[in-house]
Amino acid sequence: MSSSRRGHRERLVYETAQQLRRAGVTGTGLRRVVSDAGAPRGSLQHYFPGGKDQLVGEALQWSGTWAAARVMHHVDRMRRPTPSRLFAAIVDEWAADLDARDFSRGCPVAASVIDCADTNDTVRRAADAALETWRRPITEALVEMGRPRRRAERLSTLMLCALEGALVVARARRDTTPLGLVARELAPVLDA
Amino acid sequence: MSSSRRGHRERLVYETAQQLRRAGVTGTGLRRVVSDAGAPRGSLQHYFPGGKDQLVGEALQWSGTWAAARVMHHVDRMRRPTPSRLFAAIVDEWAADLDARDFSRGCPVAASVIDCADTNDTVRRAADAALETWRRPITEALVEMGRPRRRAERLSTLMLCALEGALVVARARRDTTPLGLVARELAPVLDA
DNA sequence: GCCGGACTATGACAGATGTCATACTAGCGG
DNA sequence: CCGCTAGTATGACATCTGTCATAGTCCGGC
Repeated sequence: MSSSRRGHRERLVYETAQQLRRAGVTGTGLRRVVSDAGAPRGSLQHYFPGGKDQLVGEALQWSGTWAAARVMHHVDRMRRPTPSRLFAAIVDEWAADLDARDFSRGCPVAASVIDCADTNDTVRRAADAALETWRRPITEALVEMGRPRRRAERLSTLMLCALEGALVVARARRDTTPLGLVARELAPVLDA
Repeated sequence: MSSSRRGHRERLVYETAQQLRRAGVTGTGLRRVVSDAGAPRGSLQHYFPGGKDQLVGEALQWSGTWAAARVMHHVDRMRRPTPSRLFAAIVDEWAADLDARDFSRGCPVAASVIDCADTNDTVRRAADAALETWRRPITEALVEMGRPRRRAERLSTLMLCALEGALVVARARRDTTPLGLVARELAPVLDA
């Protein structure tokens, strides 16, 4: 039936994204993805004839649009939006996720870049695209807040850099304070 | 002879660190490490009875002390040291490395954290330790420049977060500008 | 009723992984 | 010369990987 069809396909994409967050690309086994997704193994071959690359690519794309949606959600929720508040909202959500999942999951995009930047250009491109998908709504929000477009581009990049790095350091330490730290320290730069 | 002994052992550690930078922990195969290091396969078993975990652990430790040495080198070279100049020096060196190696290699510590934070606590701890080894000389330099210790701790963490994140973004884009960007944008915060 | 397409099931494949057991070589001290 | 130890060599092990071939099931349309 078409409901389980869509169910299985997107379950696989979602579960792949989660595995990427846990163990990176190389550490993500398709058999485990299938079993954790509760999907039949045959669905892999059926929905993703492009193999693992296609699956990982779609997982990254999904992650990018999901992150973008979260950004827009935060923007909508803020009564008096400022760049630093937007950044704080994004960072806080990640910190809560790290806490809730005991630092087991990071950013799927970062994981893919680190694993594949030199070994798999298809995946690298997908990660790059996901990053841009994520960054765009941030840039737009900053423009909305009165920053010149050129400046907004720089600031959104700065935010993502600081966030990605803080995620790595936080997971290494098993301590979310680096996330709060970058949010706090970047505030004056973002709001200047 | 004892020269080749030391030679083989540290060659293996070094080569492992390089592979970590390329492909992460899971993507680093011991057979390839051995062959790229030009070392006999039997040496693995001989020098690293603890297996892959030990090898990766020592590679991370080596990377940490190497990075720390680079920091101290930069500090020594600066006539009128400021936090932002130190950060710029560190960042520039990474940017040059990315360029020279065509974005093929990132930070071994970040790679290990992302691959193993949830799957291998031994490696995660080694990565955490390496990060601290790296951060310490930065903190000390900042103290030397007149920052209160508490503040220096925060700033050194901020630097590493921004750097690690910029490395990921730069490798995704195959473009080093994010590195220069974080250096430039963080300057006022660092020097305040 | 039955044909055709979408989906699933399962097993096999070649290759790579980390680890271990075993045997070998060299060199040094007795 | 013998024995000991550090280092090397090599092959085998079980396990896991992604991929593919094949056959099966289900269901709507003719």
